[in-house]
Amino acid sequence: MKKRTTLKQLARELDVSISTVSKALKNSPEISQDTIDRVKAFAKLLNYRPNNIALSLKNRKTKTIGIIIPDIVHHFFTKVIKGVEKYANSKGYNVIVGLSNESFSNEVINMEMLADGSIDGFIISMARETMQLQDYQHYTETLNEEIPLVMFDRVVAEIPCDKVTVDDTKGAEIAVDALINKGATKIAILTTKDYVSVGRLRTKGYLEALKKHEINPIPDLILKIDDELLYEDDHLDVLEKQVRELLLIHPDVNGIFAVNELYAVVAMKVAKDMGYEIPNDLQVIGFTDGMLSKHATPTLSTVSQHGESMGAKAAELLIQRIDERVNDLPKEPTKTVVISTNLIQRGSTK
Amino acid sequence: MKKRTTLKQLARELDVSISTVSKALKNSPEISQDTIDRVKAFAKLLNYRPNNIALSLKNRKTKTIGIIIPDIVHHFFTKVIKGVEKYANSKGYNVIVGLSNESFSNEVINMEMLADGSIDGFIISMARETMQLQDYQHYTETLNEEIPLVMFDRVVAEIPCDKVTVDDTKGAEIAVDALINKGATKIAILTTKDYVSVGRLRTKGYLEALKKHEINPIPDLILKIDDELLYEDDHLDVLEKQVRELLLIHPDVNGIFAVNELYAVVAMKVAKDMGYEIPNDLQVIGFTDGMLSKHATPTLSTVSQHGESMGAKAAELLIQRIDERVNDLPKEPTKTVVISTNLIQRGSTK
DNA sequence: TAACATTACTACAACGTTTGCGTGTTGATA
DNA sequence: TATCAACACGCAAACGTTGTAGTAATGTTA
Repeated sequence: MKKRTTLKQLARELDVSISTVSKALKNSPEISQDTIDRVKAFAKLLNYRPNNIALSLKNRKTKTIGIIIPDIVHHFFTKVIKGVEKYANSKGYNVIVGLSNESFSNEVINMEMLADGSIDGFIISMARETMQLQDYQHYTETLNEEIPLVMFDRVVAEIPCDKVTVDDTKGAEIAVDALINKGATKIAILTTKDYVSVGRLRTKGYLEALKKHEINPIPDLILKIDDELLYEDDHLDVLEKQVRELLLIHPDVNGIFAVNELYAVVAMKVAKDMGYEIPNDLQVIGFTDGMLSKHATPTLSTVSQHGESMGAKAAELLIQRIDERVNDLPKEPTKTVVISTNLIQRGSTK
Repeated sequence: MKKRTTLKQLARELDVSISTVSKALKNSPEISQDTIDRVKAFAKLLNYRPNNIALSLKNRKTKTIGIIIPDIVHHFFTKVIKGVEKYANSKGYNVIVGLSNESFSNEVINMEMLADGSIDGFIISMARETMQLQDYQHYTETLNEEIPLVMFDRVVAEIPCDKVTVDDTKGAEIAVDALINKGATKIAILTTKDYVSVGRLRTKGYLEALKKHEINPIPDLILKIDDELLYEDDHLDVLEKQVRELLLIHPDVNGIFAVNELYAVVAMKVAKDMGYEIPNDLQVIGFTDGMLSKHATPTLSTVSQHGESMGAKAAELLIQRIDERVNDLPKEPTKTVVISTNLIQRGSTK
């Protein structure tokens, strides 16, 4: 195996010491201009580039951050990664991606794999299974080892670290509020089981909006979908069936709020099949502004989550923590940044 | 900054040498069972974990592979990453992601950033700008430094490395063939400018299918779209306008083949607006099987690209090369693996 | 001309591992 | 009792850097 050019090689060939080469390349005043020029010229010739691993070892920092997400085939997470990458790169950091695939054990394995010194800190959104199990030991261990950690989107209060979320409750409330203001009187919600924090919070927002307008919630209209493997192939049939049943029993539903765009799109499809005209008979609003929303027919009004901003913010918080740790600064208390959502009005509402 | 447990610490506290600790943890027969037990117990107590960076330095391999893609907010690339991750993880590798954002300079910077010893090899799909500029110097440099490199999807012949592609020509041919067999007689293609290899090749397949059925290609029906920033927000207006014009001039078009799903979905939207009924008046087939295809109305028939398989294959090839390099095995000639496509029939065709 | 400052370097340790080889202590053998 | 394995462990080098401290060879000063 051919080895890359090292200081040692340069030193040998130039007949000076390794330190001289190192210093020359850094324009140290200790070294004569003459030698500096020689060294630099020769280094360029062999196109020397410092070995980052050696630097990482020496400096005890890798300039790399790890992001662990439940699923990468998912517009929102993808946006977040983009935001993280952008900010991180601008600060000279690389990003290493781990996929938990919504599985607890994968999450643990991934974290352990990276916590071996490969990264300076984590950005994580919790796997669904972990939320169900409520086993956060790997998080607390990471924190114990003083590896900085920032959670986003799917966060839990039990873990004392920086967090970036959207105001799920508020976002949902605004959406439902909009539906009501646009004339919807009987509004259903398509949400997830309660252990998924975002589902729970958005449901809360839905209820609050109803309350504000003095509408009594109807249990039938609250569909809590078990979204196991939802994004995997076609487990959507269940969802379709449930929406169809809902509309059969309550044909006068004229508004639907869905906690993600997939649910919303599926609901629109079912409704259209059943003869509803959107947005005239039925108005729909989703959550998360992805590809589907933009290109559905009709285009879907949706609560934008600003994934890229979330990613950038998470990276910013993390890098702050890393600096804090490396420079032994006093520890700031952990903070939670709430990214505000906004409603994007499109064809599925009046 | 609190430092992690190291062999040195264990050694000091146990009053043995560092080597003894290291060997004990590895169950070396050189060490007495007694000592092994003591060391292991104590190591667990302090939850010692070997420092991966030190190992990387020593072994001159990082067990990390870098993947550089033009855009992560893109279903296909996302699938590829997933495939890479899966395979890589199963072999004990981590994956570090770089985003070129379709820009030449970003691609160069990202490659240089990672080629500093941070990774053992690259998996890359070329940025659009790089294809335009046809400047592949950073690739050849990487290859010169003997850093293994596997390209996928957007590949160019000039770079001598392993490649993974789909048979774009064949896939397109099959799609157009299917359209014809289903009764389409006047088929338009929505493709990209020729410098994008996949666009060029798919156009070729389109022409071949026409030829096979002795249909004369009509230049008007070949729409080469300049897809600069297409996936960024709404540069789709241009596309919409062009499709509309096409259908106005040639209202008897009854088949459309699009080289990606976005083009296909937009085309369907325009056609529906203009009163076409899909698939009765007009049949549509796209390329790449993503979210949009599955949830469009009607659902979109499409040529599946098997992104995950491509990713896995690319990772496999790369890791083979890495092994080859590390173990100084004789160099196999570079190979190009072609992943076969298949047509997924859905609602947009009869 | 002895003392000292300056210049231009080199040596060495350290970051955390692994591993081949050397070595002191046992107990057994001749 | 001298010889020699076997055992259990320590030493040191190496991976590629950086930075501190040390050191020759000059030139300057009193």
